[in-house]
Amino acid sequence: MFQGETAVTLDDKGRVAIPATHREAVSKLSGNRLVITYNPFEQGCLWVFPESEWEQLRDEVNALSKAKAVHRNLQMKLVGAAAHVEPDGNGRVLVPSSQRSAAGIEKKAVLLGMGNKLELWSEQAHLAKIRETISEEQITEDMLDLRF
Amino acid sequence: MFQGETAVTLDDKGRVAIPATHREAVSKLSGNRLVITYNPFEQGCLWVFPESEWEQLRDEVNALSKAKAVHRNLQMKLVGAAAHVEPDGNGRVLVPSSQRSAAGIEKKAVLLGMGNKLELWSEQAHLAKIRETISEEQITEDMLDLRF
DNA sequence: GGCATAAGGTGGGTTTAAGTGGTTTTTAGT
DNA sequence: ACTAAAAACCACTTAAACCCACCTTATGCC
Repeated sequence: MFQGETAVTLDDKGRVAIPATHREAVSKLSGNRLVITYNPFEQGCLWVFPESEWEQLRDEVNALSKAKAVHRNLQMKLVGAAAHVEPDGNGRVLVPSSQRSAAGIEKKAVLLGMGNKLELWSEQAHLAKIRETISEEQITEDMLDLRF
Repeated sequence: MFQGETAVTLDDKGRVAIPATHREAVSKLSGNRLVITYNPFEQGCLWVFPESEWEQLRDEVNALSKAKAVHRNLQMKLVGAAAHVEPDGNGRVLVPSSQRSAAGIEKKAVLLGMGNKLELWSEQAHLAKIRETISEEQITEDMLDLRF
């Protein structure tokens, strides 16, 4: 179970260090094998899955009917983009350059623990999201019972 | 099972290197024989099948009743256009010039692993697709249960 | 509170494989 | 037979994987 926000930096080669707080979980869940894909719902954000989690999602996504454009789009962004990576001796993974540029992630980024996966945001995109507060109109039925 | 996104470049002759990540799968599935056709659903994208996969799809498509215009259209784009290619000593295949120009694929392109086939996108068309995020209105019933 | 130590993070350098460019030879089409 | 394009071959450039060393920050102990 991943949680927590960490400011990270990519070096010139596109490597990011997996924060120490997540290392144990990553090695335990998937033997250090990670999969990087696009976040199909957000700009400037990549998803980082432990391989075991990824395989389940991949199979579900592949099973969606290809008759719908939105399904094919999802398959493209998830299965089509899925890059398998493994940390080097220093706990860093290489983020593929095509994904870096498509997501606009350069030097400064933010890594979020989001339950079953990690999210890698470009610093700007992340900041923009955090700055948007939730308005009353957006509040759903399900949110009313939360123990805020 | 193909997955993953790779930025590729076509040279002046129209040759693309099959990325090393896919070479093993290609040689194992079909003895290095590939078939290139149009993607009937998307502009700026070609489909690349291992020959074994292709033969199954071809037979299914050919079996469709020719009474419907959409069937004939599909047969034209898939069976009619199918080009058989084999990588050279450096792992490169020649993309036929007619297909290159029809799909608008010039120098820079992206190769996606999409399960049973590969997709070759023009860089622009691919970027445009990735940049379109999925909005709430597009989400289907089937997508609600995915383990995102 | 200050110093020592260890762990996490960062910056390269080196090696090896992958990708790219170009030349020559063959084949096919006119 | 001649032209043009594709196949085969050869050489070079670039990027990824691996490795090592250093810097910085947090932690514990004196």
